[in-house]
Amino acid sequence: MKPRVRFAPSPTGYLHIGGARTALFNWLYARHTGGTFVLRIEDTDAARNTHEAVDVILNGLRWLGLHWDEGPLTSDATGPGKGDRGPYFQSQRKENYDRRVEALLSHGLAYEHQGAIKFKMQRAPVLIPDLVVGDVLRKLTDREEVDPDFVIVRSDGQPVFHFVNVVDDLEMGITHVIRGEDHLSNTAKHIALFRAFGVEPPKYAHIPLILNADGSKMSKRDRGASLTTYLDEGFLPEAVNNYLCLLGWSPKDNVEKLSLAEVVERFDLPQILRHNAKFDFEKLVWLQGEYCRELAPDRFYELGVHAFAKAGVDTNTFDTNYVKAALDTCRGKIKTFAELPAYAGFYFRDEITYDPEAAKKSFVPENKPRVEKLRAAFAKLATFDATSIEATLKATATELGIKVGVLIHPTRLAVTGNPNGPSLYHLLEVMGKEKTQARIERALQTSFS
RNA sequence: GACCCUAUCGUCUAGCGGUUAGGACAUCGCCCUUUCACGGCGACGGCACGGGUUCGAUUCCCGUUAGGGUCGCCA
Repeated sequence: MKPRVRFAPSPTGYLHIGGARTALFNWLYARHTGGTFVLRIEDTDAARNTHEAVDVILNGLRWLGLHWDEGPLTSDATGPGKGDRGPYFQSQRKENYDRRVEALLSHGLAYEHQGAIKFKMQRAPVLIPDLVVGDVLRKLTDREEVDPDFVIVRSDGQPVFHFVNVVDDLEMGITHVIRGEDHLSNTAKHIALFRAFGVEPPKYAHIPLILNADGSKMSKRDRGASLTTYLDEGFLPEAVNNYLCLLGWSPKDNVEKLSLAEVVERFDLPQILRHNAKFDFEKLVWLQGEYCRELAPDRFYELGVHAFAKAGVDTNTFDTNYVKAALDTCRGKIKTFAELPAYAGFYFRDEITYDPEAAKKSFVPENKPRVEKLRAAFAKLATFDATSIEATLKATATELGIKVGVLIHPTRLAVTGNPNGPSLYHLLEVMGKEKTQARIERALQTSFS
């Protein structure tokens, strides 16, 4: 029988990066085994259950490319879904829960208590066989020694998480529960519930948690906790996926960068690590840079335009070929698209401000005649392309008996305002002779001291 | 308070009784270079502690410490 796994988030308004990894590991296992990946929305908390909150989950998974075989197609709980084990929203499954509660009640396995319904939990320790952690013998805590029974239906009629989670896993035919280790202790309750329904529980695989760099629990407001952050900061889903795979799982052969397809081939449950991992933003940025550098020109262009738009720069007012050429000089230079507006904003803005420190170094009196000479040499150029610009600049430096850098730094600063950036020869070609000369002229007039 | 999980460079990890403890990110040098980035070379840096078991422990067992998780009419 092919495995059936599920990702069962509750719509809280954001998708936690740890949740994203849980989804990823479930997806990887399904793809590795040829099984089925189910998405189920645990929206029993009506107060938080909004379309927007569900869309955050749906869009997050879609962005990562973790497509589900069964589950909702839209954020509408009563809307369409795919798969024949639905509904895939818990808010639509009340009859199932009612029926299961009745069954427990009629068998004397649950009882009413102060308006709520409690499950008769076994008093003996529960053995939890876990594919990642191994066999865990869960004993009762001191509180549970007093009363091991737990509420499965609140006095307002709402069934609680432990109960609905088990009922759904049972009825949806889930064979492997892959989830965060924060659920390990409670698995005893789930196993007891499955047995009460007369079935064997699924296999469990509790994966380690992702912690902050300082080792504390990663919660909503912590940097990088929300998947949306990566979308907003111009990360690539392939980089995020790759990095997430490396947290708690290892390809074991000193390979760091690998595609999801490669991971699908190698991934399996027993090799998942047992200890928590701290989130290393720097390493993610490194991977991001690796993927960013390899980006095809048209995708780089598309994402670049988007990044500028987000920064309030409308590149549509410029000629498409100009924008494409401009962005092309940035390929291989930046790591995240969030850097782009600062890195290459000079292409799309007339007023440029000079980096003060660089200006102090480059816009000095002895450089003025040198830059003037360069501008005069540029003036004679019939073709203003990278090759002739380079040749002219080098020839001028030779005539002046100086290193090329002495001309390059003030010129770059005059044209871009920045001490660093894309290849100078190429960016000047993109800017064009007219703008280049105007900017050099302006710097000469106003800024050399 | 009780119960559960975990412990290799700062971080992610390889290791599964005998290794000069390997790789990657980060950091620091040098090289390349029009800046930055890339790339190349090198350096720094680790088996939490204490007992066992064993001819021999990073590796197996116990304890301590530390970190994380759970014990809800939250999910």
